[in-house]
Amino acid sequence: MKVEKLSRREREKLRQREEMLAAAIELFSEKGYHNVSMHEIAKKAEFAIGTIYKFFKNKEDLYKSLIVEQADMFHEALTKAIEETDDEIEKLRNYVKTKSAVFKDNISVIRLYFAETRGASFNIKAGLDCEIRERYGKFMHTLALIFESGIKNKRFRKIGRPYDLAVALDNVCNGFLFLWLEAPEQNPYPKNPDVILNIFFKGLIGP
Amino acid sequence: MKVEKLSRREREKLRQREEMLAAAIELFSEKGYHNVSMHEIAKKAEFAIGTIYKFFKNKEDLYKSLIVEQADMFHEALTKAIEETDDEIEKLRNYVKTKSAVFKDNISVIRLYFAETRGASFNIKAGLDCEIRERYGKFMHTLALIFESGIKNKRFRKIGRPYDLAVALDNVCNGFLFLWLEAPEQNPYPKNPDVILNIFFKGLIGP
Amino acid sequence: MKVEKLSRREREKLRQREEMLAAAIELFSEKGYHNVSMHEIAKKAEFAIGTIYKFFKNKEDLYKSLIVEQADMFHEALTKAIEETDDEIEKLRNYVKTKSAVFKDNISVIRLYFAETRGASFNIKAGLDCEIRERYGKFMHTLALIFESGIKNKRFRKIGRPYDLAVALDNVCNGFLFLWLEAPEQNPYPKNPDVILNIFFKGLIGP
Amino acid sequence: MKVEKLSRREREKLRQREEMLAAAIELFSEKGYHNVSMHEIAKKAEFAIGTIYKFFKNKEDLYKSLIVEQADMFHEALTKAIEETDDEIEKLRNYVKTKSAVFKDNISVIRLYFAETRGASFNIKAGLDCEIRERYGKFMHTLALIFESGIKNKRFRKIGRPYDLAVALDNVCNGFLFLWLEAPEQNPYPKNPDVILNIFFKGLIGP
DNA sequence: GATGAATGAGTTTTCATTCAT
DNA sequence: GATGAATGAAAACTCATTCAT
Repeated sequence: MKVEKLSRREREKLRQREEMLAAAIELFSEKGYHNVSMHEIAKKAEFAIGTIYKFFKNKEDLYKSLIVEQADMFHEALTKAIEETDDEIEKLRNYVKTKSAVFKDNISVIRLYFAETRGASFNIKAGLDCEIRERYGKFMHTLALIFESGIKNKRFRKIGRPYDLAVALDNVCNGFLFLWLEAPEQNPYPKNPDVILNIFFKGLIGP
Repeated sequence: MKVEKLSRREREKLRQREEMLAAAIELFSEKGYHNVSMHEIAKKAEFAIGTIYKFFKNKEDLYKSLIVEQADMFHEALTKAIEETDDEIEKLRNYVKTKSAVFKDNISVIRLYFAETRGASFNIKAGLDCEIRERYGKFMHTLALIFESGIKNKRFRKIGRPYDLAVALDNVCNGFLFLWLEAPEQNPYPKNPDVILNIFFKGLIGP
Repeated sequence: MKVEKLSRREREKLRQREEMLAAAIELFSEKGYHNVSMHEIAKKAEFAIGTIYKFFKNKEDLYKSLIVEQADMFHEALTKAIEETDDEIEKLRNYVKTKSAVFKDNISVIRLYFAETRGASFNIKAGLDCEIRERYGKFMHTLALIFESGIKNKRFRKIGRPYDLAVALDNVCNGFLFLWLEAPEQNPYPKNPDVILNIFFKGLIGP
Repeated sequence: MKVEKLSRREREKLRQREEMLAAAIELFSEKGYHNVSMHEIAKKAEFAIGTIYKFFKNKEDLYKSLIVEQADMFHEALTKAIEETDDEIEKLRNYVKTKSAVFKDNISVIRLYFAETRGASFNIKAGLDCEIRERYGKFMHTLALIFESGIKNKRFRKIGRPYDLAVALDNVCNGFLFLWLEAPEQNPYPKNPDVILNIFFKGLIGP
């Protein structure tokens, strides 16, 4: 990213935009896209309704911006985590750690994100589902590269296609994280990423 | 289930109810809860709008009934599959096989189901999310029992808490099935359940 | 027009439609298309807003229906008046008489009609201006036929193209009628059509 | 009009005002009063929205100024044309000629003008309709004076009240001009004013 | 018991106008 | 004196739900 000097005006604009999105995230994740009115968002963000429409073309655009920007943020954080080391196992550890942290800190957006990826999209018209799934696919590919290189290095046994392994790991992570999310008291937050990784690393059956 | 003798009247009623739900499933999964009107459902099901309201208290109730009944149907099918044999490995194989079949045949409801379990629920007010997650939890427990007994039998190594293993398996399954769902041409439908199970059975690393 | 037997239902529907249009005419002609809200119309017509939308697709549609139906009504009345006799001069007398009567009884719609024919159309998008001008053109043709036949019969001198004469007569009529409309006390309602026709019949200059 | 020496400041102001009105005319006549926003006008005129409001109290005021000034311009041109000669017939010829030219060069404003005179006014609240009709009435009086003097001179036969004749002539003119305006290819632009005047001058029937 | 016409609360969105900079 | 960001009132339209027939 280019480091750009923003004018005071522009910085102010950006801050306002953030505030609007923050209010929207909270409301959408709490009540779902269709149960939140633009007036509600405006009120929560403490702006006039017209001001919201200066920043976002319409409700769909606001929602789409929100999801896409957040998804990019997540993937960026995860990509960075992976790149921090060259060791494949350590990469996976970092990935699980960072993913856990992101989930923990962004529970509300995560729900929206899953509604779009897995559930029936709120904004089919906006083509949001396609866009978000495409980004997901791209990230899965970078994750798959770790398995590929690990297999080449003989650090991993080849128990499946690298892309499949990436998908499997990602889903197991999600599963555990949701478990913790929904019942934090019964399912302790997985501080040690190996709790999750072990299921992959050691085979269930022998030796 | 008790086998009850239903009068012709009652059987007729039940059939009508099914027709309504069938129309609703198609519409909801295609357009999402909030983009389908009760009139649309009534028209598709070929009933008067008032008749729909004789069967369901309101739109939320209709949706909730739909989701819950379908979820029960799925869990029933899976439970039956598990009970078909005593061998733990075979049980897991049956589970994966049946789950794949259910996904394949019910893509549309599955999407709605995931929107409710994972995403931001369409019907938070109705408490649908709670109810459906509870049922999911119950089923995870019966799945966990397989791992528990397998570990006791020494057929499985104890690489995690049984419940965690159940969750992990379920999520890996979902991951693969969505993969296939979204890009059937690139990701062949996993006919052999071992493609999925191997990731569990053989550990990634050694021996 | 076919004489059709309408069911009680259908008659009731038609009556409601009339009531809605009547309320709309009054409001539109008093305040102009854009200064009347659908709620206002609904209230004046004593229907719920939703009911209005059952009868008319949208505001434009309501307005268009209104104008077109009224224009047809006018032209029908005028055509009938013309056809009542074979004598060309008498035909023109009937025309002027009927036109006066129609103006007198429908001042409000007439205003709307002229806004669409002459002024900047309220509903350009709806293509209303085109449609209404086309109908006007058609009627001018039937009016022109009177002059044509009169000229052939040697009852009229050929002082211009028949179509031009029709347009001229129509406009002189409008001029006089508006005069009366706007200041009834100064400009007596032209009971005798010859007041208007004389301007045509006797040339200004000579013989 | 008093000839006043305007300061550079004042002249500059006047020029800006003209630019704003010019932009507004184009937009209003193309889309109609209610389909043009103040922002649009500001943009087209290349001024800030606030600057527009320094010149005009509000949208209505801008529109009213526009229409009234244009109407004055028209009437001034016509009055001047009438005054160019003393001969009554020549006066009428000049009137028709000038009116044709004005129509041809100002089609867009003419439409707005007619919407206000004849149709349902865009700005009833502003009392625009009254004001404009009053000016129209005044001009009709000066036109009537020609007929009056012509009748006194025995150049014209008295086939009606002078005011009525003025109205009739004006309306026949309008009729022909609109004819040409709407279908220029079928109705040639009346270069020779006598095409229009003959309808008045020679009586239809007789002599 | 079934029907579907009627209802009106609630939603998105626009745009004239103001006023701090 | 000019600017244009911010405002919020008001409009068109939808749709879950009711209830008289």
